Amino acid sequence: MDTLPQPEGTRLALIEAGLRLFGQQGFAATSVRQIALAAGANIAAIAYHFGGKDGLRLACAEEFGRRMSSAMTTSPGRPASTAAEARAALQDILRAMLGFLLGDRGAGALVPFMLRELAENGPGVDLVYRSFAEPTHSRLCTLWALASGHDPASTDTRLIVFTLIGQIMYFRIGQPVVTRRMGWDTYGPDQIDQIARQISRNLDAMLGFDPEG
Amino acid sequence: MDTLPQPEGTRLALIEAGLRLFGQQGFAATSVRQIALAAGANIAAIAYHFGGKDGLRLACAEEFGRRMSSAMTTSPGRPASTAAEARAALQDILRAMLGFLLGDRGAGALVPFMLRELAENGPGVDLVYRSFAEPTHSRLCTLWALASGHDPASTDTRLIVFTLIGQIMYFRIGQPVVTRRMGWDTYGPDQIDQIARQISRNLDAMLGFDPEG
DNA sequence: GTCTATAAACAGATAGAC
DNA sequence: GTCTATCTGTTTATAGAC
Repeated sequence: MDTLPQPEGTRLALIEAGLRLFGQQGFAATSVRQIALAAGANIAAIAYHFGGKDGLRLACAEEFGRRMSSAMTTSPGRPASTAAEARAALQDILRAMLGFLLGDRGAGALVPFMLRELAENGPGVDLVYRSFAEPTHSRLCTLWALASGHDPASTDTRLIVFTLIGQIMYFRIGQPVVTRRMGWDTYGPDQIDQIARQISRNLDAMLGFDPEG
Repeated sequence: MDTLPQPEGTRLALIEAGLRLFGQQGFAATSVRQIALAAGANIAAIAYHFGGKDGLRLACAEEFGRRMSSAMTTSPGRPASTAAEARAALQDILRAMLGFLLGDRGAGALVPFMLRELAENGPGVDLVYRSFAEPTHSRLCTLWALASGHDPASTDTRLIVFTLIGQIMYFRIGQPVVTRRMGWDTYGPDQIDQIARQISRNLDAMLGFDPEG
């Protein structure tokens, strides 16, 4: 069976520009003219390749899903079979999520696009869920259950994992508030490290783990 | 000295409609025609009263700040002078924040408007910060310091408080993801209670407090 | 203060040449 | 597949009557 064709040439350039501009400005605030200009393509190319602005948005969401799925499967993640290993794996994943969401490189246009789709409840939410939110949450549930001794499928476990994820996500979504209140210009490596250490301490506390012991 | 005049009549109706529609659809996706129609006013009234669409947006942000400041000063908040009282006050405030962000009544159009301004990094961010984010964070820092015995002005305290706030905010921002993963239709009283209890347990764990002891 | 009418710019979509 | 030119509708803003 064939795999979905990878976008290339003009088509890819338009998707690239769409991911970036939709993410930066939002869907409604971005015109197809602006996208075509940024992509070095003609305005009519959008209708030709995607049927219109809505089609381009969907193609961007599909490209997001493709890249995210690939990033998820190639991410390291040491295997965990004991509670201590699961705790270490949790720390790793939460740290990686923080770097992915707050770091200036790597994520590129993907994170802003994802957050816009989520905030606007756009047609890309479904792909964001399936390619990123669900796999991440599911994986964290398994590890949390192993680390804490609880049921991975229970309501409590799923809620706890969302509180873990929320701690991280907020530093991205509330960025203008956080940086202003902390007196930071932006999130540099030092700031990300400080945040990561705090989230790590919170996880230990929630697991009833005493790092001093 | 005079206080700022309270909007009334057409002016207030336009602000009310703006708060609601900007919050629901975003700034760029909302036309002044739509707002005038929803307010039962004439299209030209927006230019007359606010100078244009941007002016209306700012007036909405000012109204947001006014209502939020008033809600903040009238909110209960038992006085705390011991660590145990501070812990109880923290639980109260976090619970109230959750109800404010997730509940269908009370907040009304304010929460969606605030989140849109934040997501779009609009001109209202400054007022959101001064009227809501800063006072809330500041108050929580004081209580956390009292409950934990740490310095209220330290970097760690401020970061910890943001992790508390983030746990709550995410359940609103990530609502489509959370409800889907939890198998919930929406956030009802039962769901909010479950979330509140989990956040309460997390706070206890972070404070090193054992509810069984 | 509120209205109608309209201006001027812009949006997305498309026809048709190449 | 890519281009120019244009169509059609909508946007915000404004002029001017009342």
